[in-house]
Amino acid sequence: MNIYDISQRAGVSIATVSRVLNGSSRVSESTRRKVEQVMASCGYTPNAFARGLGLGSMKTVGLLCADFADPYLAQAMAYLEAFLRAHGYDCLLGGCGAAGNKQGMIDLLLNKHVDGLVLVGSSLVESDPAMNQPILDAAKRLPVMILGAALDGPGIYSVFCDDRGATEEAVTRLLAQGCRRVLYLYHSPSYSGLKKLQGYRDALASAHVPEDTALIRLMEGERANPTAVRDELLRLRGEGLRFDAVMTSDDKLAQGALKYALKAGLAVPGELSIVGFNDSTLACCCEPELSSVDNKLRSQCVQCVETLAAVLAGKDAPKRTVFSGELTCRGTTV
Amino acid sequence: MNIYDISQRAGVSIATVSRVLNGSSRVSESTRRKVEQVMASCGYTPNAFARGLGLGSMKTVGLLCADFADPYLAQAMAYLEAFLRAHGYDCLLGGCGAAGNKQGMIDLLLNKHVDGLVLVGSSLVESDPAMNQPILDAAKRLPVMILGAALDGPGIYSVFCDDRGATEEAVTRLLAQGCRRVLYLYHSPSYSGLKKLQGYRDALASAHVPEDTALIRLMEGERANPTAVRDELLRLRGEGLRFDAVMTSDDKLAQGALKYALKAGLAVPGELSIVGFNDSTLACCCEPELSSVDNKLRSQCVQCVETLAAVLAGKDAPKRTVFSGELTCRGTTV
DNA sequence: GTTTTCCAATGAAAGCTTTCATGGACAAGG
DNA sequence: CCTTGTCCATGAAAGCTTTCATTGGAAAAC
Repeated sequence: MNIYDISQRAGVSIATVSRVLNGSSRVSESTRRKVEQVMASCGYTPNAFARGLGLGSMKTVGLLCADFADPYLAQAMAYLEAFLRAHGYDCLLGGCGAAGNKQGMIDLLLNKHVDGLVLVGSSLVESDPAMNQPILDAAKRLPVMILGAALDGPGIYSVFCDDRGATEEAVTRLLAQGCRRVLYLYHSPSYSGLKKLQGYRDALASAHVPEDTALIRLMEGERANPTAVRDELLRLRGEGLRFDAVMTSDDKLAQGALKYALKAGLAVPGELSIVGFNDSTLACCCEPELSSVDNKLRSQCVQCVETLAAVLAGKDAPKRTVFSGELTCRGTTV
Repeated sequence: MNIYDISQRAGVSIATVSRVLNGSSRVSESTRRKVEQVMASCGYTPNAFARGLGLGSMKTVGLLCADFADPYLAQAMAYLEAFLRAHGYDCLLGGCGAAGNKQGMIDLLLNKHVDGLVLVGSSLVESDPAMNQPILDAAKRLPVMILGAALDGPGIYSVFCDDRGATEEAVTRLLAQGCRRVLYLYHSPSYSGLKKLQGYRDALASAHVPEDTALIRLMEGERANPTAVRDELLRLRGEGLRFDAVMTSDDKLAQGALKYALKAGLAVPGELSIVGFNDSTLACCCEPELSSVDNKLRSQCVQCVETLAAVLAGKDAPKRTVFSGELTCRGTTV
């Protein structure tokens, strides 16, 4: 059952059927109705491959996610999928193994002839510029959106949160409420990971609180899991490290800090204040609920899809869109 | 740069180039090498659409997920994507709005001519058989895998956990350790939701503990969120309902129960035992960590992909594969 | 009544690969 | 030296849609 069959049964040419299919204008109302009727009665669906061949596009966008199992990134994927679908695009999944084979994933998506690429998760953008070459190469062939980090180059569009500013604001808040020794936990030395760290430092500097490098801890990979974080903090405490607040780059780390407090019998926020980042669904899973920096994920996703759709439609679009994070205070800060 | 260009430069016919591309046998080693060399030097990539048109397949599988934002299902998606890729298949995303427009999603995927469909999440299979018609229709055209629930029909293959048995085992355990009033919280009256409920009842019956319908609570949609669960339990307690254990159909509900215990100042597991389901990453986010039923998600996903690959290769495959759940005891049970 | 204009419909080519049926060359066997 | 068989390579068709350039016809203008 192809377009020839339909054209025959409807008594028109295949070109006319095609125009009905594509909603093109030059078709009389009566012809259109007749063709549509025949298509419906035959249960005809146009062949997607032939269509792709003719149009050079199957209206599909490739999604690369740093880590699917991360609830925050999964939420981002859900938003993106929904918004892209609303714009008529389907989503092809690129792998999760960001570090391992980013190049391979991008190649795969390129070979599938997707119309555009969305990179989800700041850790897909390395702080070392040379490592980002695969992205730059991909952007030569199709538009690339970066969600959650910034990268400049032709064909690359970034949508992200002012991580530095948001972290500075949150830490300033902790200092203002009397905390003096703020432990900083971060899970990735990526582009945005370093931005956040900068925000932490800026806040200390503004408040004239001396920086103690012992209070800055990178908890990467497995070590970012709540239980691992809890145990690490218990260990640090055993070694005599003192701190009255914990600022984190991710809610998972904050959960670990909360586990530590519960285990150690510390009152939260009385003896220990904790601030998470991303304001993901995790934040409300704890008791007390996490204060966390809301980085406007939904708005970022909306903007990301809008920008991509604009670019694909040949319109102008902003190369960078920045959102401001905002601290949502719940039960782990005063 | 198409197959003609390559054939010319390599001094062979396009058919030969195609056979090199597809790893077909009838090509002499020297010719193969020459063609590959030319392809590499030209940076040639075959057109995916034309290929799909010729082969009638683009080696793509459609993934439909009940709820992307659920960490457990997101983990399943991550596994599936990785395993499918290892088998040479790409993944096309179907929407998350399971209840709303399952039919639409399936249609969309069918129109994209995917090779198979994987339905992720038990709530995609309704307990009312009539509601599953869209799935049965889809299965007439391509193989459909159901992950996490069972559905019978031509072209449908199910991989799932014995939810009833696992729940029965967990509740029996709670009863054995002395609990007498076990609150049962479930989040979906779907196929597997009801199976689990049956397991709860069977355990009570076996132990000759009378059933109290006030102890069986459906917490659907928004009401399944941890905070909502906590508040609901506080309310029930205020109304005088007593219970010494909480069995749940999902870790999120168990987290809510734990929040309730922490808020109400109840000792866990001393005064209240709690058991989650799925043994997702959430289980270890709490303090104490959740005891939870491990339903072997990874194995399920492996099997799911194996079965689908077998079916697509024209081989025989089991219509149903059942895994046994297993209670992982952590900090919320004795 | 004739010419112009415009719109709807058409034919044919383009887009790129896969694969079947066919052809040719070469080696081995008679 | 001829025949047979094998193996590799080739030409051409099939797969289905989109779209450009063109034609046909009807309505409007003169």
